[in-house]
Amino acid sequence: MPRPARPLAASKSNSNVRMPEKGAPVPRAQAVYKALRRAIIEQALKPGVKLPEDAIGEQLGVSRTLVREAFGRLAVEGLVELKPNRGANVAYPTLEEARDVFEVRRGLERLVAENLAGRLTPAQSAELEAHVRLEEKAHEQDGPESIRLSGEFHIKLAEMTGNALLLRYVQEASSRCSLILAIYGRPHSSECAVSEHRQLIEALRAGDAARAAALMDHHLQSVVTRALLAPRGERDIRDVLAPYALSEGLTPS
Amino acid sequence: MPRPARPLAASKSNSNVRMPEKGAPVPRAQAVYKALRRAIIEQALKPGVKLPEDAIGEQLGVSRTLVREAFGRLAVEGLVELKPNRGANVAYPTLEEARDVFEVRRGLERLVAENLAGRLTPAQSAELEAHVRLEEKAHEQDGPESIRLSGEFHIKLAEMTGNALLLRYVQEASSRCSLILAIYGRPHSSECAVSEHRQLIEALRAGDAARAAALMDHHLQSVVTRALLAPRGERDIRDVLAPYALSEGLTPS
DNA sequence: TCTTCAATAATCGCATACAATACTGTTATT
DNA sequence: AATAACAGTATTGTATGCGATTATTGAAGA
Repeated sequence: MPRPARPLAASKSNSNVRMPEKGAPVPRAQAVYKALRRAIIEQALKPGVKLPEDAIGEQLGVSRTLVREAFGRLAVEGLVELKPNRGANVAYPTLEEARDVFEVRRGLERLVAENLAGRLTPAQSAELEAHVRLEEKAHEQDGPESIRLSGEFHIKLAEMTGNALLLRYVQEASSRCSLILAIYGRPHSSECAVSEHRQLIEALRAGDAARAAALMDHHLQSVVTRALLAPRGERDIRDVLAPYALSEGLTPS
Repeated sequence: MPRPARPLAASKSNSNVRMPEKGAPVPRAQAVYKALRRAIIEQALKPGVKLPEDAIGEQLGVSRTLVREAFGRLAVEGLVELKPNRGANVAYPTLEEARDVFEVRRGLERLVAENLAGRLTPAQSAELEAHVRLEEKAHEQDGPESIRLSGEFHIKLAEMTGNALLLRYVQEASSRCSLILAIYGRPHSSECAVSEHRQLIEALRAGDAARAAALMDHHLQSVVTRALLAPRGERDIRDVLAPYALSEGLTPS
């Protein structure tokens, strides 16, 4: 008995922090949090980069207090690493953590697929197809647009489930994937094959939950193998320098 | 007149913050966060309860700064609701949010089951069975122990996957389930049927991933129907009093 | 008696100030 | 020359203070 897909209550931007009613001033802590979040996801702040409180506060025009608050939240989401008395860095997931993220993401998105199968409204269906057409167009020019659109497709699907928590988790996993691909990804691999998106939509519309889930599973699996690469760099100065030390006959403790 | 401090969180001394081993200076912000988290999960702080920064800081022996920081993080995890200029409350999930949480949890734990199928070491297998025996024993006396143990079984499984993110999400979902059951749950339903746990272990050991996943799915499904109930109480004074008002012929706006 | 509204009290949002800790460059010791 | 000890500086951890916002109370008007 297919319920109709539930519309999601107005986009609360993220999390349970309610936006103030219209006209009310937005808490600046929230603004700082969002700014940093975007900067990290868009890789303006690269993985591993040091995040000094006062420098960032100054740049954003707020005090350290708010920056710290933002750090705390970002740490919960895994975008920032907090080390006691040593400040914050943009997270630098290990290859192992990367695999964990992808595995969880697969599980979550399979849930999305199952949830959506047979419940897409015509409007939603149309929206997805329009999106895929955009992807196709962007794919030809092979810019960074292509990558962004690929990601948005998955977010769109999660939104359509009407399950706010599921959406949050998918977004979170997706954010972390951005970090991961920035570290371990091939330079210009388009993450998603557009044709796979098309097939998926088809299965969803046909109401074939099992097939949709399998397609999603396979799709994300292939993203990993297409995009993931052997590690390019190391996070810790020690690890970076170890080979140099050895080649010069030095002995790191 | 200062509001009387209510029995808030346990004193910091019994919060299992890393103890002064090796002179590790654990930020007290972390301690506050954990204390509040536990207090909420253990329902010392009930859903919907107001969380004034001052009172809590005083009770915990820290300033409002640290309390605010903790609130921010708890809000990301969905345990606290933050309303701009109006402070924080313990989250009070709606019935719809509750369903969302359970759905996501099912998806996550299915992943756990699939991941673990055929991979349990003998030691892990034994540990799980020992745990189930504990559950059985507790079940006879039907205390609150029973509920705690049921939850821990699921956490243990998630731990065994070795996937840190998966563990975190399962824990988070689990925390929120505590809130949900505090609101909508039957008074003394033992959440999990012990026999279902046994079957699950069996399937995992046999390496039957599909069966394990299906069992987990079914298991959690039945938890919902066993434990979930129509709403018992309302969070807002207005809603609590509405029926009284009506019965007295008063007309709340 | 029921509303409207102003005064007051309580609480939050944020910056700043001070204390504690870690980093860096220099000097002393072997 | 290498290591150890130290001091100065930079950065983080936490408390406190002040203006802003919201809740509450009480009184005046209808």
